[in-house]
Amino acid sequence: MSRKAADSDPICAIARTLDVIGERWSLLIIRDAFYGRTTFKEFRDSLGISTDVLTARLNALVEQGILERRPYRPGGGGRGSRERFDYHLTHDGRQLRPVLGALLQWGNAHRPNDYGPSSVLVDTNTGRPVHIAFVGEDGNEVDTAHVDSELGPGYYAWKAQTAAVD
Amino acid sequence: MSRKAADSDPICAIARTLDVIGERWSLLIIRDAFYGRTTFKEFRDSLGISTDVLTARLNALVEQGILERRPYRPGGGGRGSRERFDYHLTHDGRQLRPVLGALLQWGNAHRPNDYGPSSVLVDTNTGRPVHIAFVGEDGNEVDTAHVDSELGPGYYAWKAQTAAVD
DNA sequence: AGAGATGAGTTGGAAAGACAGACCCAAAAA
DNA sequence: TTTTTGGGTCTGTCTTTCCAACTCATCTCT
Repeated sequence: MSRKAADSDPICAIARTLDVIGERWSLLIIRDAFYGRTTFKEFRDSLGISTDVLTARLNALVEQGILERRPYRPGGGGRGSRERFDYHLTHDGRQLRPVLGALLQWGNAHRPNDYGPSSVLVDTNTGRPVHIAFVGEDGNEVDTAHVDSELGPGYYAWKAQTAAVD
Repeated sequence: MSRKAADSDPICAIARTLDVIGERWSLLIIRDAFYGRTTFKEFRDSLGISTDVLTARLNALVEQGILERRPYRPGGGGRGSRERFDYHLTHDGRQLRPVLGALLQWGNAHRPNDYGPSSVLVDTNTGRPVHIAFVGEDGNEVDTAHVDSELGPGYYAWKAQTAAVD
């Protein structure tokens, strides 16, 4: 993104997140990274993205701390072999899983394909399916229809700050 | 989006969702709609988006069934007053709340601003805060680190189908 | 009644981003 | 030795975005 929203919206966490992952291919690259793909070739083959754009996106995600670029030696790595890189999710990147989960769930529910869900999320401890939901302080699920936004402390702090400038 | 991903990826629900809401301003418009904004002017003033793009985005979201365009009469609606429209979330649109919630939560956690969270999500029944999480069949929260993707039935059905074509 | 102001756009031109495909270089495989 | 593979860069075209100016019908103020 990196439009002016970044400074006109320092206050909105959604806008800040979109500045990191809102570009056209970013979320699909991150999805692939969750599926275990790591190399340039794997991303290109999977996405059919043009190589210049892929280069740009990978570099941007590395810069943003979502992916980590790691050297590796293909084929076991002889002594003088050329350095190659692959891309792995960082901690911040792995925390995007709920974003992907929410997108997946909405797509399966509201834009189904003819075959049924092609990927499901499971609890690795039990092997049983999981879903994305709002959860209250007591740990109980809250129906999405009963969730609403309220202004938080940061809004009032920011408002007091900027009002002082006027 | 509306690149070829739509047909190369009929199989991926995330790609299908991004075809609906992946354009540059779409999610911020939807965020504003959740905040209660409805008119062209409210969106423009809030986002600072250029008007031609706003027109295009609103029309696209209406076409996708995320927003509904409703006529209203300004100033109470005299007899021959010009028709005006505003935009409201549809049912499908309202179901995007978890997507926004996940983006909000990631931004607050990993890209904090100097003031603290400027908006918080609450249960309208209790007024208490809620958060986004993965939940198992038993209704208990599952740690994101213990969630993984598996291929679903749709993947195998699709694969059998396309293998038959070869 | 006339002079702005307002809401919801349309139009035109410049800049940025995406796309497709050709090309490149080093190492590994045949 | 030739070919293939991985990871790109470079070009040229096409699409999207951005910015600013303009429109047009109503509403408001004087």
